[in-house]
Amino acid sequence: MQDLHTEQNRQANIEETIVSGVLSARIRPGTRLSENQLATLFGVSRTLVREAMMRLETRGIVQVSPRRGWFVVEPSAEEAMTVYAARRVIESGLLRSMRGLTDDGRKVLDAHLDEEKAAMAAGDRRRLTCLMGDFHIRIAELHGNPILVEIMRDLTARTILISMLYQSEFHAAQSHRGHCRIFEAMAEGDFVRAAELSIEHLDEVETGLDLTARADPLSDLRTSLSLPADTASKTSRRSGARKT
Amino acid sequence: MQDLHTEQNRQANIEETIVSGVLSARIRPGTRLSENQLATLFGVSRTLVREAMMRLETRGIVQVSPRRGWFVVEPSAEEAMTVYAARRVIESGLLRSMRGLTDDGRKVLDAHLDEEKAAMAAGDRRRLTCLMGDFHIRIAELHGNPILVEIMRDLTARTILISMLYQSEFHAAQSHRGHCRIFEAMAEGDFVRAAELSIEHLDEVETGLDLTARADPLSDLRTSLSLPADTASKTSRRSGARKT
DNA sequence: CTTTTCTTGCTTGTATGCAAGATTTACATA
DNA sequence: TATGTAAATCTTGCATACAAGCAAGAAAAG
Repeated sequence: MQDLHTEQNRQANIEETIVSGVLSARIRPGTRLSENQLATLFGVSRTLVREAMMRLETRGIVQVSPRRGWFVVEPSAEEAMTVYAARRVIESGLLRSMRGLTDDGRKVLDAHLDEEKAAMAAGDRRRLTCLMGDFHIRIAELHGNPILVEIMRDLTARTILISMLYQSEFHAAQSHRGHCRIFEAMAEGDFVRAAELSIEHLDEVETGLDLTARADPLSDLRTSLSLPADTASKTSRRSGARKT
Repeated sequence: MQDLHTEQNRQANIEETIVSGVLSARIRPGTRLSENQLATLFGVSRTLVREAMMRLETRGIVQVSPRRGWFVVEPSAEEAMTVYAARRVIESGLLRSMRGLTDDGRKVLDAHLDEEKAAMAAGDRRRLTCLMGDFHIRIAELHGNPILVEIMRDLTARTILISMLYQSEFHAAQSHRGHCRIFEAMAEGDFVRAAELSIEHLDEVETGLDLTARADPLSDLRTSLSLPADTASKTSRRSGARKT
């Protein structure tokens, strides 16, 4: 079955493999994605890998550094804030435009929240990261608009990369409560409130990030040496990330 | 200056040339985009053209029909409704999240509305189509979130293709009034109202489309002959194009 | 005259080859 | 030991070659 899919559309396969790797928090930001390695890994030529990379680049998930290589994006602090702002806009708009919750939808979300709880109990951080993102994709799916689902999936992928970069400690319980509250409002049919809650929730998560520290990985050293902030040190910003 | 840009990044050049061709309503939906023709036109090999096409495909602007060719997308009636729904969600969310309008922003929108008026007076339909889309991109730009600007641009491109397919008569005056109302609300700082107005506006525009007629290009003939609607005639839809 | 089959040209799909920049390694030298 | 430099080895960028599918028209069969 998977062979079929592999045979049918190999470049889409590469693309989705990488995306799901990011969505499941198994691929770290800054990971080098060598065209040759991927080519041999998937049993194709560099051409198909390259095409997949092109697509992923327009989706904001990978980036090419000319003649140096492809890397999973490492969103800057500024980009991180942009992603969260976009999510607030889209998710609140999404919830606000919803008119009702089907029984099926109710079940889906309920099951999802149970999974979150289970992952929390198990202390499975990676799985939690994944689930926390999935919740929002589920909502987009309930809304039923495939364009918005796609957008939300890509934004969620970036969000996960952001959390891997900037999330010092994981306030999973807080996030989970946020999701529960949103769900309750939805279940009551109060989508205006759900929208407001989603904004609050995203604000909380964003505030929980350490957006000043990791924005400049030298800041620790810099502050220890009490040097001024150096705006021209962009070149060294990648040192620690690659060579998987 | 353009030579410089051409030399620097030729594939992005191809990509943006096509997008701006769509945004300015100079490229019709269903237009064939031959890799060879584009390659000679831009003086590059098929490789770069292909990479540009890959990017445009993930942006929802072109589509490949296997072994047949690349085409500018022809959104179905269903896809058209999806695009408008997505726009309602995003634009209303966008406006609702705005906190104020700078003097600069006020000027930009004011100038834009003047342009709309001028184009209406001149009866320049193509320019109007272009401006009507641009208005919404301007708002996203005012919001300042580059991610949302990108999303809005791609959705606007699709919207223009939709209007070329389904807009029998152009209610330009109505759209213009809608834009004016949104602007007034924004100028008054009433972004909640602006958001509501944007939803109304998009609803109006969508309602103005002929989403049933052109969904089946044979319907004219069919109704003239008073034949029943044929659900199995999907194959003959758009003689020259795809097979998805 | 209609239908079928075949052929030819055009399209994309994929792999490969080569050039050129970037990085690292090795090494000579102070 | 530290340092500067050159060579070797990576990387992507882009063009090209060839395979294979689709479509339309010609030729042949009915």
